[in-house]
Amino acid sequence: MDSLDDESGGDGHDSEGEYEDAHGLPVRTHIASPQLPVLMSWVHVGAEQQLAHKTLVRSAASPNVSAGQVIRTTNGQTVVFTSMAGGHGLKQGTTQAIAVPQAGGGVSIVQLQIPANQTNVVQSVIQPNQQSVIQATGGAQTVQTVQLPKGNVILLKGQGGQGSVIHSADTDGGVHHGLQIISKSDDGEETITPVIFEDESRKRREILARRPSYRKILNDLSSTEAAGAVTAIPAEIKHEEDREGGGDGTATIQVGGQYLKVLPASAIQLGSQDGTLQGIQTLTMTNAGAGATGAIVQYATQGQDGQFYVPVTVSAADLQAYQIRTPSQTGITQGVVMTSTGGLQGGQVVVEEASKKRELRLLKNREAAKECRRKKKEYIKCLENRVAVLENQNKALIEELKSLKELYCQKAD
DNA sequence: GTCCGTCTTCGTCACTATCG
DNA sequence: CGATAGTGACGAAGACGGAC
Repeated sequence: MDSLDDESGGDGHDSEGEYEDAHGLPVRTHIASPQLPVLMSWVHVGAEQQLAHKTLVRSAASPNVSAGQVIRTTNGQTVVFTSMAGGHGLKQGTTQAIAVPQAGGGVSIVQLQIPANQTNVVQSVIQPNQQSVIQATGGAQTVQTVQLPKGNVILLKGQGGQGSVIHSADTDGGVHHGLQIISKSDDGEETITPVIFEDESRKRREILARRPSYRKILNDLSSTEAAGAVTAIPAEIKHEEDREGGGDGTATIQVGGQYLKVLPASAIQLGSQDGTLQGIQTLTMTNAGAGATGAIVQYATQGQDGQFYVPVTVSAADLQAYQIRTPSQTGITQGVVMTSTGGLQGGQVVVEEASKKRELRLLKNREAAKECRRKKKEYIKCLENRVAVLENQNKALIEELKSLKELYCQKAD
C-alpha cells in the first residue's frame, strides 16, 4: 500500500493517499473524519461535473446521519471524507461499512470500525484492484486498521484540472444533510450543485419494493443525470458500440421485417441485413420486357402467418402499385408501394423512407435494449451490494450485541 | 485439435406503459 | 390514439472450459 500522507485540511483531520487510476492518472484519496463518512445515499456525480465516472458512495450506517461530511477532489482526483464533530453521527464503538460500486463492475465494501470513546480520523489509501487499508486513528494514539476489499475505488475523478467538492453543510439537527458538490474549473469558477439526500434507507427500501421496473427504480438517477445534478439515489440504484445498418445504395423494401433489394432490372431479391430470412423464403418478379404488359410476382412465404397480397398482372400503362403485406403479430402493416413504369425510381423514395424508418426503429430499440440491460445489471449489482452491506451491518450488530452481552455479564458479576 | 455443453452478449420481436 | 420507451422472451453467435 502507499504511504499515508497526513495533511491538515479545513477541519484538521485530513490525510490522504495516492494511487494511479485505471487511466494511469494519479488519484489522491483522502478520508478524514472525527466520525465516519456517513453518506446515506448514493451520491451521483453527473457529467456536468466533468467526472469520468459516476461517483457512487454509500454508507450502510445508521439512519442517524450527521451532517458535515466532505468528499473533496483536488484536481478532480482527491477524495476527502470529513465529518464534522457534533450532530447525530456514527456512534462510537460501532462498525460501519461503505459500499462503493465500481465503474467497471464490482463493489467495494469499506468497513470501518470506530473505537469507543475516541475521536476518529480515518485515513485511507485506496488503491484500485489492490488490497487497501483505511486507518482510523482514535485520539492521538489509537490506530484502527481496516482493510478494503480488492478493487475498491471511490470514484471522484475530474478531467483537465477540474475539481469537485462535495460538501455537507450542517443543518437542522442532522435531519437533513445539505451536501453540495462544488465544481471548480480551471478559471476558478465554482459551480455548486446540491446533493439531495432522501431521509432514510428504509424509505428507499420501501420504494424499491414498490417499484416494478428498472426504469422507475433508476428514475431518480436519470433525472439527475439530465440535470447534471448530484443527488441522492435510492440505495438500490444503480455502454457500447452500434452496428449501423449498411446501405449499398440499392433501394430496399421492407416487408415484414425483411429487406427486399430493389434492382433496376425489375428483379427483386430478398435479402436481409444479416443475410438470413425469416418467414419469407422467396420473392421473384419478372418483367416480360420493357414493352411487356405484365409482370408476374411470385411470393412464397413460410412460417408465421405471412399472408400477402400482390397483383399478379399489371398494365404497363398503369401506375402499378404493389402492396405486399405481412400482417405481423402486432398488426402493423408494413406496406410497400412501388411503381414499375420502366423503372422503380418513384417507389424507391417510399421504399427508402420505409426502410429508413424501420432502421431507425431498430436502432432505437437496439439502444433501448442495451440501456435496459445495463440498468438491469446495475440493478442486480446494487442488490448484491445491498446484500453485502447488510451482511456487514448484520455482522457488526452481532458483534455489538456480543460485546454488550459481555459487558452486561461483567457488570452482573 | 476437435467436439460439446454452458454461458454471455446482442439483436430483434412482441407487448405494455406512458406521454402528448 | 399514435408515437415512443422500456422490458421480457427468443434465437443466433461467439467465448470458454472440459472431455476425448
